[in-house]
Amino acid sequence: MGATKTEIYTIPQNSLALTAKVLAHPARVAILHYISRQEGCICNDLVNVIGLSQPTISQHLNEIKKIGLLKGTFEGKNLCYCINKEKWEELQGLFNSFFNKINQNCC
Amino acid sequence: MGATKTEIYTIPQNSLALTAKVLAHPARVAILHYISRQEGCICNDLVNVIGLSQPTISQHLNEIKKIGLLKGTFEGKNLCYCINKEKWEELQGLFNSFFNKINQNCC
DNA sequence: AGGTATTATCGTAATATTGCAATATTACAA
DNA sequence: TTGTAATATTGCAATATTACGATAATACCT
Repeated sequence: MGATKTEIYTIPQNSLALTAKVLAHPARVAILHYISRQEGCICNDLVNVIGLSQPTISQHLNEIKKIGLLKGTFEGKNLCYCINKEKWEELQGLFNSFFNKINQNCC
Repeated sequence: MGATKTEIYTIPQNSLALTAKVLAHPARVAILHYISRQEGCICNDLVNVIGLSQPTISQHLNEIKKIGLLKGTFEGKNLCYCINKEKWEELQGLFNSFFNKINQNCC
């Protein structure tokens, strides 16, 4: 009991859910929102921008990275992140195609 | 410790996260997927379609209802659900506008 | 090599989510 | 009103998530 029964769903259903899970925390929304508005990569100011501790930010970044939404690169001594635009657009498409299939012949 | 610090984020950030949270479980994706493909309202076949117990389905439906994504109406003795199309489109817009603001001048 | 700044990992406590059995509620039919 | 079918609620166990202090690792600089 207690654990999600992933085996009873289709691959696309699980995959949309996993993606949504990343957006299901306001810290990760805030992080993505912030990064996506920057002109270039962002380096180490996230902890100041969001109001969470450094380990917590690191954990959230890791969740976002796991689904391939970030490109990271070393620049000097700092790890710098920016959005992986291809993945970003792929996810947008995923959500869009989910929202697009709807019938409305009732109520 | 352990609880999301909602107070440090903006209203739109929290609201996108709350919406994403509903889509962050494959059962709810499957339920929405199924309902949205039906010709009319669906009545009481969800438990057979998805492989979960009746109380669990009921709980998931409740999560979906909470964000206004379902319209429910009594028809005979059965409670019937269908998608609230206005809300559905509103959420699609929410995700789209989130995905649309992105700069990409690096990497 | 030693110092500093930045990010990652570990360990752990608090909280949230998931799932179901048991039970209650609701609406209708006979 | 009694029975039946469908949905909701309660209570609880299992698991997952969130957050942070402490600590480790990494890369640079002097």
